[in-house]
Amino acid sequence: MSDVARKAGVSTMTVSRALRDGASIASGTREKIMKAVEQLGYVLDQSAGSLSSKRTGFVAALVPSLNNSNFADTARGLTDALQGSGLQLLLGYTDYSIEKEEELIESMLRRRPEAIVVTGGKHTLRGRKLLDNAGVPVIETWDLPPKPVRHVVGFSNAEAAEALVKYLYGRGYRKIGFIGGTSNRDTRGADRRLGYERAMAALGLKDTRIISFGTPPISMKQGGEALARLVEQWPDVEAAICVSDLSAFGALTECQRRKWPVPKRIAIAGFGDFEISSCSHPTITTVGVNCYDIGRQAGELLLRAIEGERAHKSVAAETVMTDYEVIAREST
Amino acid sequence: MSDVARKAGVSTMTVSRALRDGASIASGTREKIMKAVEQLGYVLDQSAGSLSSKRTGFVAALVPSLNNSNFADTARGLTDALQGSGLQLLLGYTDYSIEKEEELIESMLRRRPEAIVVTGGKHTLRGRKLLDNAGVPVIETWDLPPKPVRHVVGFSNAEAAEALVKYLYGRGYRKIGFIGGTSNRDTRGADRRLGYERAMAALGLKDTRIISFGTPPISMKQGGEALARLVEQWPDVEAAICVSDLSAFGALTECQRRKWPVPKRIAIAGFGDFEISSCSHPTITTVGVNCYDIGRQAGELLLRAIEGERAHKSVAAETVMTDYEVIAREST
DNA sequence: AAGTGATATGTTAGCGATAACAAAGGTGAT
DNA sequence: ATCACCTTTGTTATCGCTAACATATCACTT
Repeated sequence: MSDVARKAGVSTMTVSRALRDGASIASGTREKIMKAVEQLGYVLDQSAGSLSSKRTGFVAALVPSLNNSNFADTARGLTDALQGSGLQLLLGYTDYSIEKEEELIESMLRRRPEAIVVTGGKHTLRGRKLLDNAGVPVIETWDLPPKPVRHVVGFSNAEAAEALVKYLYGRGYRKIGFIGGTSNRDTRGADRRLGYERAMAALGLKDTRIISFGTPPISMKQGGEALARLVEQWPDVEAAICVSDLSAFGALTECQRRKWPVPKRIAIAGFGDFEISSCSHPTITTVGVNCYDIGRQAGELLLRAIEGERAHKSVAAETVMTDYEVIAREST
Repeated sequence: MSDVARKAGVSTMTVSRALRDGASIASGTREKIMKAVEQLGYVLDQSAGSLSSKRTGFVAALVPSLNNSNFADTARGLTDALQGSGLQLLLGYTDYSIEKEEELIESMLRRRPEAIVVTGGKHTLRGRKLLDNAGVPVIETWDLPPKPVRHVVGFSNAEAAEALVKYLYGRGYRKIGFIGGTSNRDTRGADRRLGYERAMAALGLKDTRIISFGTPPISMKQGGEALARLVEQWPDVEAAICVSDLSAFGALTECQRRKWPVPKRIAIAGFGDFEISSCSHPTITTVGVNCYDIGRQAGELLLRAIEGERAHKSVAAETVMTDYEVIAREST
């Protein structure tokens, strides 16, 4: 920066002002400086800047997976909300593991984000502690944790799954099965299974039919294999709820391979309203979740919280509930 | 850090040493320090550390889209290669726009990454200049640019598309169409179209049948609509090559809606070997690209380059060609 | 002409860590 | 007992920037 200052014949402070906006600077001086910057190929060193200004200009967001349009939509909502705020989004992916999440929380915190957004409300003990002491706004998303760290933007996965069961019940299905992964690693998936069980009980359907197969998040292929097991174990099953649309699609194609008409032989429903569900043939019944909105709302909440902290106001913990809805399609 | 030092009864330098590895420190002292760190909930400030040590400990990677399993695989390959090196991957997504890429290059460079990985070889003028002067290793991936910035890990999208055309020719198809997006925004998509045209010419098939529809990357739904246009404009078309598997799947379901047997009435091929192509019914012929390997190789190359620069050795520009292969399936 | 206020620029002192060197303490050989 | 050498810890001086305050300049008022 002092090279630029020398070249432009000003002090480094003036260069610093010229390179950020909002500072009062003569337009001639700014031009001189910009020319020098251009010629020298100078790029501001933000780590030094943040050290001095105590503002790093970024927000950390941890999502389970990159390759999932649901979380990608949430990330997009976040990005859009942050647009124009001068904050950048830094993504980390946890691969559905809370241990990996803990690592990421720590490495993000080391870089001093101005806020941190995590997916879900279940963390390792140390991860939870890190979040509690983060000293910046924390937002948990995609869930309604019983004891949130602070802010929440999400919905109840269990309730959403219940709604789906009730919809199937309304369509006359009684022998309803559930297909999901083998562990509780995907906590939202586990909540959906819980919702399935609760709804079945509430409707007086005693016989649950649950297939746990594959490490979450389960793939299309695994969805197909899980369906095969489901009908093998309970040949009378009338409908299958899958933990996500991807596995639902796999289940659907397994039926097609067997030349079983869907929904006549067996109905299939998914979760998440991925594009594939509205595009497949037949189209797949699913639960639409307002993924983009989760990100958007989290972003706006986070801006309010940062603003509040900067003004040394106390910011009340907020919980924003987002919508979901059963989207009835051809597969049921 | 001085709070921790005071609590542990040592100097800040000793704390600094205890929190990084490789430094010689008495085990008793380390324990005392760790206890103090724990009690105070202290987290190292990396921006201060990097300012001092001139090592930021991260690598920037820019990919077009989060929600694309191909790039997600590349990101995974990169992450795996970086495992244990002490470097973290910071992802940015360009949304298939080189203008957005330019912005991201600059904001990444401000944070002083130790290397930068970009997707594709086409950049804005200023983006290119920023990369040329980055002062850290630059790797372009997923492409073989005619004038690379420095290192390259990729394959020729045009050649891969040519191979697919030749495969279809071998299967007896002559009236082969191509479905892609409307602009050259997705440069890899544009290269694939170019390859299609070249192969058609080389095989003496004068009549190309190209449908450009939708903003890249085109979706499943758009793939379906594009197929409708293709068969409307050229009812005699025998096979459709789609710019990606997603649009190929959309095209396939459009056929299913019309009750057209695939490949009997029309053959369909995609690009990228997404999971859906091996799972759909019928399965879809595609070009398998070694996505994970691109990331992995880029990561390894980047570690070599960083190592070289640190030792002040000159590092020769490397080009690593990755594999691709036509995967014949039921849809052709 | 002196005073007032707005605008533009410079000066100084850190931000929180680490590099580089210095010093203290302990070990074993002679 | 002395010396050389290794391990462990401390001291000092930055890293590159910006906050906060100080100063200079100019236009305009009274």
